[in-house]
Amino acid sequence: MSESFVLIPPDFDPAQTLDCGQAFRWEEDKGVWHGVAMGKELSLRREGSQLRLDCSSEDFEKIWKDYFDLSADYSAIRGRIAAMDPILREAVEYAPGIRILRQDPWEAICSFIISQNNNIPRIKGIIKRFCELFGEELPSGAHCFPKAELIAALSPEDLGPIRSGFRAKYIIAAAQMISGDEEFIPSIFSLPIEEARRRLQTIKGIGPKVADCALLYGFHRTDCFPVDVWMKRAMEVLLPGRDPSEFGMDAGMAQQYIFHYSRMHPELFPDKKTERT
DNA sequence: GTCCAGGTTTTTA
DNA sequence: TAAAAACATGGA
Repeated sequence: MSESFVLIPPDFDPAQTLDCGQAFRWEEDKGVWHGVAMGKELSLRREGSQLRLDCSSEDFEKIWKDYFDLSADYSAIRGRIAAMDPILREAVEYAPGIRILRQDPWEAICSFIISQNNNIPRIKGIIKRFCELFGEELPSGAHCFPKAELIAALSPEDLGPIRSGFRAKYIIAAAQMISGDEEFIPSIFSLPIEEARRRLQTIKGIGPKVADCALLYGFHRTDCFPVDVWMKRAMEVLLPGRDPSEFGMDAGMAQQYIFHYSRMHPELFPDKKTERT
């Protein structure tokens, strides 16, 4: 029933973009990527040099073009980043199909609250249970990300089944802030970056790192450069002496290429405590 | 049993 | 003010 929309994107690889740690609800099955975002469901797959999106042209224009940031010139972005440092060139060439998604702000805030002191497989599991329990069900049986208004009315015990641990109260605090003040999200979009950061951090459970992730993935503030344990190691080993502020408006993009490159090359970080043989 | 995971808050010195 | 410890959970 839904049309199939084909586009030819030289700069969009679903595997690289959807599994590079910026979004947690996309899954691959026999080469087909499937997920729910912005209240809509989508499948996408490679067909030769093309990419097929299973959606109406209307939804493509209204939702997915924006979600996948398809109006931006990633060739130019990659060029600028590659010119900054040889290792950045390598990271960019390693996964040139990465794009920074424009995710729903509440979903990004909530997802990265869940990410704290946690690992990616478990983050995905918690978010999956969260959506199945509290998200609106679509005709296919898939679930939307839960509405903030609904979550704001819950207690931490209500979130027990999603096994989010001590993060439950933070999820609810964020939901209450967002649903209780309709100017909160718009203000984050419009405030200068330092103030936006501070405002996000007034929510209990959001510190500097979660705030930067929310700003980058949920508000497309590409001058944000979230630093987690991976990025800390990566900066020390791959870019010693460099400061993220040197990367300017491309910092967030650079961060994503470095993060993915580092995660795919753990052997570069022998000090890593998890390297147990 | 111990350590760690895309950190933050609370407690302690 | 700065450094530990605590926080839930589950896989290695």
